[in-house]
Amino acid sequence: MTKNSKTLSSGLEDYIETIYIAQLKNLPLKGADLARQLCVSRASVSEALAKLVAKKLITYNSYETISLTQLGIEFAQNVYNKHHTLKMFFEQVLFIAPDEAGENACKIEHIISQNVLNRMTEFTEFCRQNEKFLTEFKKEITRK
Amino acid sequence: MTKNSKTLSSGLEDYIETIYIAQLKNLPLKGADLARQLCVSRASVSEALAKLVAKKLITYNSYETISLTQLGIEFAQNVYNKHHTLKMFFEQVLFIAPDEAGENACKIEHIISQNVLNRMTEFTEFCRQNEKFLTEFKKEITRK
DNA sequence: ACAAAGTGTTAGGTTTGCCTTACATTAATA
DNA sequence: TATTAATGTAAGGCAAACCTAACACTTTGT
Repeated sequence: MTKNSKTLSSGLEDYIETIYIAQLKNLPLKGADLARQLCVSRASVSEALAKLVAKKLITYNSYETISLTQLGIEFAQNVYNKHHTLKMFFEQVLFIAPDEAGENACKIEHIISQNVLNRMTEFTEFCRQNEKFLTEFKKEITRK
Repeated sequence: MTKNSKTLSSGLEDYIETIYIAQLKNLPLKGADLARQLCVSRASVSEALAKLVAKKLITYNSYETISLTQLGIEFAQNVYNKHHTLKMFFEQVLFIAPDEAGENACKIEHIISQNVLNRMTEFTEFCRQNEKFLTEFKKEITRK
């Protein structure tokens, strides 16, 4: 049974997303950095990177900076967009504090359907064009 | 290291939620029914029920109907409320079809924070009191 | 009441993702 | 440059959740 190459486990999505963000910021990223950021052991990182190499999502040789392949970038952008959509929705529509919005986004990004996500994007945008509604909602919740 | 008795794995939450729903409907539920509903083997159900008994969330003897303890009911209501909040939000605010709303709720209910959930409830309620906004949003999305 | 159907458990496996320990390799710095 | 620090990997384990196969027990239907 060959692996479905179209999907990644939540864990691998986290790895690839972290690598992507580092790459966006032009920060060289090594395995040990990943271990620190994701709070896992260097050994676990080593295993995970091997899987990502096998799936041709990253290129990596020991002691070098990890980098994403074109395919890896596509996967990463997909996850990153989900994260961003959720975070913006939580912050701008539901008025959740950035930290908590981010924490929820981190978990939900791996499981929510694309269709719901698209609708969230539309909703956030619609609210932006109709500011008064959210202003009223904010008044409502802060009054409590 | 003793287990944290305040939280359950996603899987066990699914078991207990299913048991709760059957109990609400007054439908007697056996292990084999659970296996069918959750699409797992009877053996897996047997293991899971043993864990729930150990945690004092259900009472159960072979070949009898499974039932929730008071503690189990509290856990189940908590999950069930989350599910309901999410499903209503997806359906009524984002206009997601019931099936898809339910599928997303099933997954997200296990990981979303209570605070975000509360805000969703407030938002859904607020929208209900301001129907025009959602009517406009619906127009917007169906126009595409 | 007894065979057939349904239900439950046990034993033994698999997979995934993590761990620690120990060791090897590379990089940094005194 | 010679240590020391940092990094990476391999081996061996563990725990959670699932599985199948085999067997035991209970319920149902004729």
